Amino acid sequence: MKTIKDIAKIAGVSQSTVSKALNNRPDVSDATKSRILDIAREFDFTPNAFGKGLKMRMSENLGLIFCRDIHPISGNPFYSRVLEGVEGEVAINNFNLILHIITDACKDSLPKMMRERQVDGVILVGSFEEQYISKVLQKDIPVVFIDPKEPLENRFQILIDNEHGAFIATKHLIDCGHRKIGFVSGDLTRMSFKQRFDGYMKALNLHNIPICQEFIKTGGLENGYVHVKGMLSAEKPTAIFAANDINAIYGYRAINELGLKIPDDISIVGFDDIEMAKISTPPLTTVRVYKEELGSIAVRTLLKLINNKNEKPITTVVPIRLIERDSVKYI
Amino acid sequence: MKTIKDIAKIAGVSQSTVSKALNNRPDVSDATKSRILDIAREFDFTPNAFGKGLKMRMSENLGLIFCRDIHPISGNPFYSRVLEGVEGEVAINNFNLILHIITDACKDSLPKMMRERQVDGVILVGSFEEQYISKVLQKDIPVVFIDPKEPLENRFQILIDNEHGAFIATKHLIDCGHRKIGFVSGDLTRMSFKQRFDGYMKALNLHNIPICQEFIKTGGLENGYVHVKGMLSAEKPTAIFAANDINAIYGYRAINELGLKIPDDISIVGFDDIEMAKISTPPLTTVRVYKEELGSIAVRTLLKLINNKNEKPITTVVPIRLIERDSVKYI
DNA sequence: ACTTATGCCGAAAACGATTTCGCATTCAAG
DNA sequence: CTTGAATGCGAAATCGTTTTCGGCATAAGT
Repeated sequence: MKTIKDIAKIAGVSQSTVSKALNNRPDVSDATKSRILDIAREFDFTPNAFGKGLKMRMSENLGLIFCRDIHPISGNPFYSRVLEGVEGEVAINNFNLILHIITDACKDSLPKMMRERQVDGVILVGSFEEQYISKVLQKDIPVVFIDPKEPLENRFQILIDNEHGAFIATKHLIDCGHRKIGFVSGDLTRMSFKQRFDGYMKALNLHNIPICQEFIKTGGLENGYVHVKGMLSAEKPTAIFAANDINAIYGYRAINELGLKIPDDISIVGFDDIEMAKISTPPLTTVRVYKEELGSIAVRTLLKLINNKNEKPITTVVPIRLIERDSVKYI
Repeated sequence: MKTIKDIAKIAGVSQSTVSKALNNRPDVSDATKSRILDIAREFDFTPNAFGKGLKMRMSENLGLIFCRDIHPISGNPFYSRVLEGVEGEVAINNFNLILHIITDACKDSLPKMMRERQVDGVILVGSFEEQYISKVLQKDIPVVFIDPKEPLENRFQILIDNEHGAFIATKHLIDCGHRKIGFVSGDLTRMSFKQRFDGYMKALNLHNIPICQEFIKTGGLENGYVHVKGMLSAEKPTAIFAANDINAIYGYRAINELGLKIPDDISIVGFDDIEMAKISTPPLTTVRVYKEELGSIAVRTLLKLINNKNEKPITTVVPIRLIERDSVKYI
């Protein structure tokens, strides 16, 4: 591997001049600059990242940390799209992406990249424990949150327009003539679920539809199967709004097992628009979340923060959209 | 941030001694060693990665590169599990994982981490073009391949026991009384598909079941829907072996649309055992691939190669297992 | 008592980049 | 013709480690 010194020798200049040429500094003549650049290209020279990092105190690495669910990526197709969004934006900005997944084994120590400060900033996606977050913040490395468990004060965060999404999903069911509409979700302590619940309630209230407690099943994370089974055991709703697609698809299973047909007997709307929603039978009507946007916006926000440490915290809410497929019947 | 010099000053020794203590070198007395370690712990000192990397020419970073499918992670739940396997093993060994996804935009330049040699080795997963692979190999950085497009000569690679898996899947259908068994897969130029096809043929031949060309539909990547529709238009098989779960689940859709029922009218077996297989209705009988193993074995292999550059290339084949669920009927 | 071994430690070089500052040289203006 | 500024370049310091090598004790062997 060639170093800057080698290039200097070949070009017949000092290493300072080479450095200046490569970094497009003003005090190099155009003639020598282009000569140096040619030589650098010819020998496929790229500056050593350690030397540069040591001097510049910049790693050009960004960290991405996923929370401690069982299989945060594979088990949650939502997150994998966010990951792709992050990766794409990171690559465009010529940074490296260091990925870490928190597991039980490592939940009380920070990842290597943070301990050794090998990243210029990190993105945290999902539901972290309070305690872990404060440990991350202690390190004094720029942080951006994506879809956190609870709303954060005074932090950079990217949120989903959950309430409005839930509102239009529920409203869509109402517009299709449904009045008995169930709600299925994971635990409401999670901000995302709570906000989606709020949107559901809002739509019902706006249309003067009475709330029926038997039609509201929440808790756990992916208990859609038992929730829907439970809900359909007594007086049945004609439609269900599931607060995410995974729960909706578990609901499919319950509905099928009860010998009911979607959408003829029961309409169902999901939230997130994961790949599976399109593939399932029937294809699921759902609220699309622009997951890659979540990721790419987070990266852009983080880079801005890195370049100007006293940027004021901003909360970005990314919009959603209803995707109509075949799981809702007009009655 | 404290440096090794600060620690030296506090401990009243030279920086060389601190370095030796931290790295457990012999020529430092136990007394001073433990004193230094105490101080280091107290001030939460971790050596600067750049300084260390510059001197040691070791990054403690491993690269993971995914191929150029549209959504290699989110669109392919198979890969996301491999990713988790890789991440886990990398973390255990106290390395960082740098993730990169090849897109059309960047398909003819190496990722930053390779250009700037910020990784000690890389893992390539999936179907890369010949040309790209040779560019990677040029860099002279240790490489391990997971499930490559074509068999590789003289390389470190982790493979799936495709042929045997396909064999037992097909044999399972035969054992359940099926004789008219279709085969659906993506393009056979892909080693994985070809080997699964071979296993299918082998099982049929072994049981003296004649091959029917109308029952063999291959091509594309995820054309399960059209393949199955096509296959079921004329004389119908009683069972289908799909060379991966995604195609099987697309097949579900086709079968449903034709008003047929699984498994009563048509049995179906998949391959891979992605999350969706369990959730779909009915749950899919499939061949489980130990995806996390693929990843963790790749990491261990790569680390061994890094520590001993003239290790002889090895090919590891990870075993598979038939997971019986509800998509196959005994006739 | 004199040499030889041994154990422990520190000074200094090296890794590869960037940046500051000073020294020439050139050029324009007085 | 002299002076001032502007331009182009290089020597050297710096970032934080690791490692080599030599020195100085103290211990062991004759």
